[in-house]
Amino acid sequence: MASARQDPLWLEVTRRIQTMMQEAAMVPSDRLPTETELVARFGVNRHTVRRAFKHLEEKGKIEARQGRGRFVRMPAIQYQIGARPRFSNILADQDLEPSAELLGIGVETAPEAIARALSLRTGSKVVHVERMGLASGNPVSLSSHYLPLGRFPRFIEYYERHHSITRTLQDCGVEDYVRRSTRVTSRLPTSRERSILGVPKHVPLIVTRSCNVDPRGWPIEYGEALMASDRIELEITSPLRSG
Amino acid sequence: MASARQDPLWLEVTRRIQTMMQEAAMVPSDRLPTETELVARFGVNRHTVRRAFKHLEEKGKIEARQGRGRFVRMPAIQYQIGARPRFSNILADQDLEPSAELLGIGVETAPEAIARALSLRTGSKVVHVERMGLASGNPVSLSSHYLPLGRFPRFIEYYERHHSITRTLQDCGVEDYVRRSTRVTSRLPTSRERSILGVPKHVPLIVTRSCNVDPRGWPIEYGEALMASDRIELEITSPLRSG
DNA sequence: GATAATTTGTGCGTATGTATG
DNA sequence: CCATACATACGCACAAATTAT
Repeated sequence: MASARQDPLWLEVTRRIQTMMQEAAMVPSDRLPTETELVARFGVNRHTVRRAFKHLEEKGKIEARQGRGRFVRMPAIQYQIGARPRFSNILADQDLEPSAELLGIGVETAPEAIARALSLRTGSKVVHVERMGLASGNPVSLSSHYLPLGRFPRFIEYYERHHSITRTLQDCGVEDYVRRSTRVTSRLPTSRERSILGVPKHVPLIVTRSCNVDPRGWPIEYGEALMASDRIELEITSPLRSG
Repeated sequence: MASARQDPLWLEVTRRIQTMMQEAAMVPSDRLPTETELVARFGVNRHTVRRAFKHLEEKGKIEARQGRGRFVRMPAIQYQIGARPRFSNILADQDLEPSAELLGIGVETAPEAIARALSLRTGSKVVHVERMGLASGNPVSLSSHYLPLGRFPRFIEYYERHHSITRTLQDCGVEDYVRRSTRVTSRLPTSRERSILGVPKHVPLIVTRSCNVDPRGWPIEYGEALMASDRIELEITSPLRSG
């Protein structure tokens, strides 16, 4: 679980700054606290704070302007839509500590749309996992995952051991899986979603629906993720290819 | 009967059904009019209506259930985020008639964020094109495009001839360009955006910001597009590649 | 529970226009 | 010019699923 070696202090400060940005719900162009203020708040040397800021600047998250201060450039989190959907890795790349809280797990009859996405017959049973994704302790996403019970009859049992979909699938014999297609839409949150994600009424959710397939191209997971649009944005980088 | 021999009648009916779905602002799970109703409304044979429906079903837009009716499966339009951002082609693939209305064109000093995205010095001049995108006559997107004036000094002059960014760029010597990165977020519309796009107050806009580069990798256009989330959804298909 | 009305699914028949050789 | 093949368009009848009465 915890790494044997301690993380450097400046990285810890980086995380605390990001957590602060999330908790204050800061949006692009908002002004960040000054160096000296954070020195006092975190009880570290000015160089340590500067190193943390520099790191955030290089990642494109903030922007420094001499004499004026530092300003938010991007939402706290960029969710990279790549071939491999790994919540933990995406957040770890941004020096955020990923975690997930299980909200519910059980077997259901697949709704028609989900049966179709997974190439199942109508009425087939699926495992439904609902989770809350957190970045450094702050809720950022609410996701539902559906997997064919027929193919993974012991999924729930294994999941309780790992608390990770990727590792549970490995136990079920799926070494790798990739995102096949993702559809993105948006809507306002329900009251339940607002209380779980802690978002104001007028902040829309970004909704992604994606289908993941195993190396042979078989659909093994259908997922729907809700993300607060004031804290997270999607990022799609096209692979370069000649036409 | 007046029937354009250009396109078969059933395709014309397909377009009219889609236009109807847009104008009625239909969302997934809404029920469509019956065959017999559309036979009366469009004045065509039942087989012709059925063929149009079948076509929409094969494209995944609607779903038929015997004895119950046909139901909307997806928002009227899927905007495919691929390597080449070509509004016209994306809509034409869905049997929608693309068009664009110019809202404004002129030279501005680039805002800092845009100068950075285009790798320009602060204070550089850019051409700003604002357009409304239409699908079969219905507004679906509102987009702002920024291009470096230094590289395309005669852009405005050429644009007035073509009314197409792709063709104008070709006249400027750019034969091809690809999308490098796209960021997706969401927010509620301003009153101006609502009046242009004709969306209700509570329907969020999907906001995409993308940077397009020429074949040598130079940024040539930065674009921001707003889309009504009840009419359009983004679709991202990952290119298959082995790991 | 039984029946009728509605709606989609399927099959067959007829006629016309267009491209091909 | 003709024969053939194919797509388009319309008309009619009945089967199957669902819903309302």
